[in-house]
Amino acid sequence: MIYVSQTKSDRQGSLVRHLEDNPFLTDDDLAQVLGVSIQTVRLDRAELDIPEMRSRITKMARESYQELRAIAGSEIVGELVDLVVGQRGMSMLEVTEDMTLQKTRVLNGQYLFAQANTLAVGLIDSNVTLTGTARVSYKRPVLEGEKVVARAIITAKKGNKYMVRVSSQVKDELVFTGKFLVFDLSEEVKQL
Amino acid sequence: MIYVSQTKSDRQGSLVRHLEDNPFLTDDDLAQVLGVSIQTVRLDRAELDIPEMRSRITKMARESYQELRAIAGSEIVGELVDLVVGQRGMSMLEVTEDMTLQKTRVLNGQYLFAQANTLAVGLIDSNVTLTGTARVSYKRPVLEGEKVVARAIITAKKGNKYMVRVSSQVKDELVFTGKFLVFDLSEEVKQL
DNA sequence: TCAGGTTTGGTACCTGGTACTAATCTCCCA
DNA sequence: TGGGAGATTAGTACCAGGTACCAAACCTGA
Repeated sequence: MIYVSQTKSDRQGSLVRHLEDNPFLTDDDLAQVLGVSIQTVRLDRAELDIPEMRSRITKMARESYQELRAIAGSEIVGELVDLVVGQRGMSMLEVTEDMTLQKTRVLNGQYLFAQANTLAVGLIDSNVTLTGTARVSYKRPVLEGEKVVARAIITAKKGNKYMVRVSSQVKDELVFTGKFLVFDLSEEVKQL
Repeated sequence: MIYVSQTKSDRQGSLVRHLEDNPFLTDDDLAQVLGVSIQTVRLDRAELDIPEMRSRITKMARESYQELRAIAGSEIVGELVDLVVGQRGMSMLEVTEDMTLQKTRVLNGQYLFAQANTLAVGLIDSNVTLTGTARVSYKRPVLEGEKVVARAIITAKKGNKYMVRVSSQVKDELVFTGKFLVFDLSEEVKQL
């Protein structure tokens, strides 16, 4: 045997790595980059319990279909359950696995910030609002499966500046508070 | 004709709505919910320029594959370009369209927060860190295409509490500053 | 040299389609 | 009353990217 070929486990390791940084590879693609036949790739996938490309992609799409809407791509984190524009609002966020830090199952703080920020901005009756400053405080870690209810009220208004207070709870426990200074930029931004 | 059937355009409208809230429907599924044959569904899709399910899903997956990594799903926002654990760090974030508010092309503030927060937490030499409080200030809106460089330094340490200062710039302009109080919870969380 | 794992080739079959042709249904209008 | 046009359905051939299975060929070490 010439040195061209690797051991089976080398190849399977390589296969996993290839799929990790590109889950869109078909068996045919993999067969070419690994220099083996399609059948071998299929056997390897079977041994490693790796599903076919379509399943991998469908799974990703299904997950992202919910989650992307939850934070990236969209501006909204949490589900609005009550909103009186210009006065108060309430939003609910259910903590799913993908929002947590992998090691600890603790909700990544960015989500609490984003939920509160979303709500604060949503309260303002304008189509262009930006956060100026924020003071936030994390009271206790939030765990997977918990439901975070954020409540916001406008506490002050000066010109186009609004002070919004947000407090987030899990059941009756306070987990997060924040003060947001939000600007209504409907006028300024028109000039951009 | 009996009233059971709708007009063609009614049906096509219905098809679009069904796909909007569930892009995973196959032609067969659609045929059943709409009460027509598969061929009709295919004709409708062709007229409406709607691609087949696999394309729709693959597109979603491809998009989310990048974006999910950018903020949700992962804990990391921005690309680390320099990091001395326990001292200072620097991270770069290039603003792409999906991070901006749709109406104004202005970067959603959550990303600046998340980038800074990520960096602040990454600075701590521990595998379980949580943000306690944060005071952030948005200095000017950041636009699509700009590159945000965040720099962080640890300014103080008391027991398991760290004060981290982050300032983010686009070129030489300050766009964001933040003070983060970060906790090292390697001990506490073990008990969960 | 030969048994055993590894690799490859080939076939039948599946889903979710494309692309195309042909038949049928339905309605309206002269 | 019959004809024509659009809408709908049926059916066929073909494709990608697989599953599931079987048989042959290939190494490789004892």
